Amino acid sequence: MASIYKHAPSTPRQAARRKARLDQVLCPDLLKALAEPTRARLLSCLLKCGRPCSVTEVAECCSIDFSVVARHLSTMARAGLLNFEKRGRVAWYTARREELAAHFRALADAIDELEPADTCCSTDTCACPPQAGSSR
Amino acid sequence: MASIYKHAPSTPRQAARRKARLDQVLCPDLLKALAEPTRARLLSCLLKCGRPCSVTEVAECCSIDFSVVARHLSTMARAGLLNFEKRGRVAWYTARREELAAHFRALADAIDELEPADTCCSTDTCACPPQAGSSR
DNA sequence: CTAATACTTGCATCATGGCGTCAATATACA
DNA sequence: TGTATATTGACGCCATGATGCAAGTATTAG
Repeated sequence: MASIYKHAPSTPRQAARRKARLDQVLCPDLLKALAEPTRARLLSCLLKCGRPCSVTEVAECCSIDFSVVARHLSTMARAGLLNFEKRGRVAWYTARREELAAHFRALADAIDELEPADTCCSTDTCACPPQAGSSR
Repeated sequence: MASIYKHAPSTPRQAARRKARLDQVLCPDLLKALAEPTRARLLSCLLKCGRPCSVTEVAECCSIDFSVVARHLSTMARAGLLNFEKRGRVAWYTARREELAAHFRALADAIDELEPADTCCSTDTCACPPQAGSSR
């Protein structure tokens, strides 16, 4: 059941740093932008395309109103998921492929590098009571 | 600007498989469970603790109503983010640390392994028009 | 059995946000 | 200049879901 941790048990200071790193990458704002099914579909489309796409092009992926697509793309660009460039009357959106991959990899790393139970909650903002003895 | 892709350009069949893999891990259900700020805080708390926590313990992390915490934990357990075990009158929740890390790593991989623009949209469900010539 | 504990569930309220319609704006083209 | 194209913005409707209160259920302790 026990897993292989990338880091051996270490000082409270290091443990606190790892826990802080988790909160840094577990930001709900970015996740919220991804959590909406329509947005996820649009992002998937843009990721697969790999090139800049206009709002019109992306709207053809889905059977929803054009203005809805425009709003979603704008939302995702503001959340940092997409790059945006306006040339003439056309708005070009591109999935920030590498940044997205890096972010999720960082999230996976932050989760992976957490230590097992016995250092629980003694060194950070978590208000959980410290682990009790054999009574559990 | 061009990045180093982990996979050289390959057959349409392989490209389609990579795109399908993306949609598999980009599931909004799991992300939605994470996208709510309160839930993210609760999960962060559980991840840092690393051990099974009761609803009461987790509720002490936040200043919100106990029943709200209980519902959020139940939601996340249903979404596969937490393990759940009821012993006596106490419900124990544990963050599925390794599974979460694996999922985000798979997501990062799926994004990373996508190919550049020139294979766009010709082999899967995406309705984007195929990439035009130099007119863009 | 009774009471306390730990949690779950029903209910009402309220905020957020997705959606579509339509008007407004900005740019390109003839 | 007039018209078509591409996008943005304002507005209202509506569904979802987060929250808190309170009642209900299940388990343990005395």
